[in-house]
Formats: sequence, C-alpha cells, structure tokens
Amino acid sequence: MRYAAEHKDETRTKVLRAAASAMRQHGPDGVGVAELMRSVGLTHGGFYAHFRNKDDLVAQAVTQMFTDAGRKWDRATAGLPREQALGTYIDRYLSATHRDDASRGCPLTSVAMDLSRQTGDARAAFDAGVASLLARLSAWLPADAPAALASSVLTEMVGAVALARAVSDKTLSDQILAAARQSVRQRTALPALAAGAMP
Amino acid sequence: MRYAAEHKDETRTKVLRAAASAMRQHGPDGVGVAELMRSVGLTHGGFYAHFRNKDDLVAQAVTQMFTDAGRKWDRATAGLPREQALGTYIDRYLSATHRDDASRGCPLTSVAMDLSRQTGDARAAFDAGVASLLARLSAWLPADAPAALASSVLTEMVGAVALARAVSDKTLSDQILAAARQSVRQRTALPALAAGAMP
DNA sequence: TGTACATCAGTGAACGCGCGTTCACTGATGTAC
DNA sequence: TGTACATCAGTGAACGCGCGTTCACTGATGTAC
Repeated sequence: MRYAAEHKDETRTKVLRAAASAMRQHGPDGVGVAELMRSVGLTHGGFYAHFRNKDDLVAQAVTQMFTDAGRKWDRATAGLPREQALGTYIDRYLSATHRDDASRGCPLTSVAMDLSRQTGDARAAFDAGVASLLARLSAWLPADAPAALASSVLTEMVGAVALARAVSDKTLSDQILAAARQSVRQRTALPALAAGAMP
Repeated sequence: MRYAAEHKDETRTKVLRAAASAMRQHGPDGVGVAELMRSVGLTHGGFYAHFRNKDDLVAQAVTQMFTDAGRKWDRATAGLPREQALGTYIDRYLSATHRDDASRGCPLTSVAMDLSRQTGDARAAFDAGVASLLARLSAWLPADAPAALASSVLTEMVGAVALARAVSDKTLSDQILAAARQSVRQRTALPALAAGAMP
C-alpha cells in the first residue's frame, strides 16, 4: 500500500500531536508506543518508520507541545492591545479549564517535573520552550517592568496550576488559582477582577 | 530468624524513608519494589510483610515526605524570630542546593505533577501536606498580610524550583531562582538580599 | 533446667503482564521499458 | 497503451526485560510444659 508523497508527513504529525497531548496528561512514561499508534489507527510496528526510538518521540513531542500551545495563545490574543492580551493570557492560564484539561494546556505545568528526570534532546527542546514563553510574556509586560518580572510571574502561574492540579480538595484548589490570579494581575499592573469572577 | 519486638517497625521505617527519598528523585513510577528493598539490604518478597501493595507504599511515603520535610524546616528555623525564620525558609527553599537535591527537598516541587495522576490515599496525604505547609508559612507572614499571600508565595516558590530543575541551561535556571527570591522577599516585606548573593 | 513447639520477618523461585524493539512480510502505487 | 518491477508505509508475530505480586519455605527466638 504505497501512499502519496505527503502521506508520511501527515501520519507523522498525527502521531506527534497525539503523543504531545497524551504526554501532558500521563507523562512521557505513561504513554506506550502500542497504544499511541492504536489511537491514530495504526499498529505499533509502524512507529519505527517515523521515529528512531521512544526517546526521539519524547523529544519531538516536547517541541510539538510548545508549538501547539504557542499557536493556541496566539489565536486567543490576536489583535488585542497589550494590556488585554496580557489579561487574557493570565486569566486563561489560571482558569479552572486549564487546570482540568492538562492535555491541551501549557507544557510547563504538565511535564516540567517529568522533564527534570529526562536527559538529552527532550531537555533541550524544553529549554527552548521556556525561553519562548518568557519572551512572549515579556513583550506583554509594562515597558517599565524589571527584567525579572516575566520569570517571577511565569513561575507563579506554573506553580499555581501544578499545585491546583495535585490538590484533590476542590475548594483549596480553587483558592490556589484565585490567589495567583489576584497576585499576578496586581504585579503586572492590571486592574483587579471583580470578586469571585472565575474566567 | 525471629526478631525483637521493635525490629519490624524499624525495618518498616527504613523502607519508608528510602521510598520517600527515591520517589522525590525518580517519581513513584520510577521506584521499583525490588530495588527499594535491595537498597535497605532486604529482598523483594519481604515487602509484603509491611505494605498491602505498591499503592499503599506510595500513599504512606507521601506522608513520610511531608513529615521529614517539616522536621527539617523546624530544625532550620527553631528559636528564630518570625522574620528570620521566614527569611531562612525562603532563601533555603529557593537555593541551588534545594534545586540540586530533590531527594531531600520539598515534596511539592518533586511529586506534585506525579500526584495529579495518582488516585486515592496518596492524594489525600498530599492535601494534608499542602495544608500544613500553608499553615506554617502563614504563621511567619506579617500580621497584616492578606490571607491569600501564603498561597501565592508558596505557589511562586514551588513553580520556581520546579522550573529551575526542568531547565538544563544553568544560567537560565539560576536566573529563575534569583527572580523568585527577589520577588518573594519583597512580597513578604523582607529586606532585599545583596545583589548576586546566593544562599 | 531441658525439650518440643509456635511464631513470623525475611527468602528466593516463579507467575503473568505490558513494555520497547525487531523483522520478515504485504500490497497499492509510481516508474521504466 | 500494456506489462514487469521497485518502493516503502504499515502489519503482526516474536523477542528479552523488568515490573508487581504470590507462595512454599527457612530458622532464630519466645513460650509452654
């Protein structure tokens, strides 16, 4: 069954997308080659026509996550003035929706701890992702903000979503997100949200 | 080979300590029963005289992590006035030492993302740990601090250490810690550290 | 004091299972003549 | 235009391996008589 020239690339992208999604939910170790291939309608043997081995997949999936996430944020903030783009970014990042669906969310909150146990290409891909996220955020901050603010704010958002996901008590989890939302908005000179408003 | 009455408890504690340490480094899934038992000089079969199964071990190890970590912080801040205790806590939490040795560090930064994929007793144990950490931190904050500050500050510290560990570029990693240290000290009304001082 | 027995933490072989990886094979299509 | 052949994405059986778990067994010690 020979396929058209673009067919291989299409399959490869489908596998990569599925992997990027599943790994954010279950971690790199929680995603098996066989089930991954099954999820895109193929069998496990075909995997090695696209990737050297599983480590290769993980590294490329990390890059894919950041690409997907970046595009998603671009779409959400396209055309908005600086302050509104920043507000949208913060509110969505610290939303219950983001907490409750890791598979489509920011890679930092879902695979950072897994990555610190990984080696090689996957970590390099992660570094690049962090740098691009910091750049994106910096561009949205007030012009007179200190250079360290982007890092500090990103750090608080990442920690908040990670903790909110790990905690099983819903009330405590919501409080963690709300506290971070309030703090980050204030620290980036955005107007406070109405009390109890949950984006 | 029958043993003295306390012997079983001693063995159990040794296994639990080893598990709590290894799990912070490698995650619950990265710790095997056989190697864990070998690390305390026993064989894998004996494991089931102490724990119902691996899930049981994970749940109890999570509790053990928080107990160990709590005791360690108590020792480091015993007898210090409020402001100094808080400063010590912050500076040590956001230190290169803490970043570089997950096995003895705060459970939040090392297993939060693993726990969000776990179920049952382990998560309940985690909730209890988060609550106790928040209480500890709250008691050290200025009396007029808003209730949400403890959560916001803990969140930033957790995110900073998690990111600093995941990033492989040493310079970026150090910057993340330094930015968080500066921000958290300022937000808790502590004097700024001398530039470049790395505790 | 001496002997027979019960206890039970720890041993180590064995199990079923899912993992990542290999490899001989398939068969629809593009290319050469 | 028609036929023979090369290509190669994808198939599916098989592999070695480490995992969590089970279980018949061991043997030093405490207890009963």
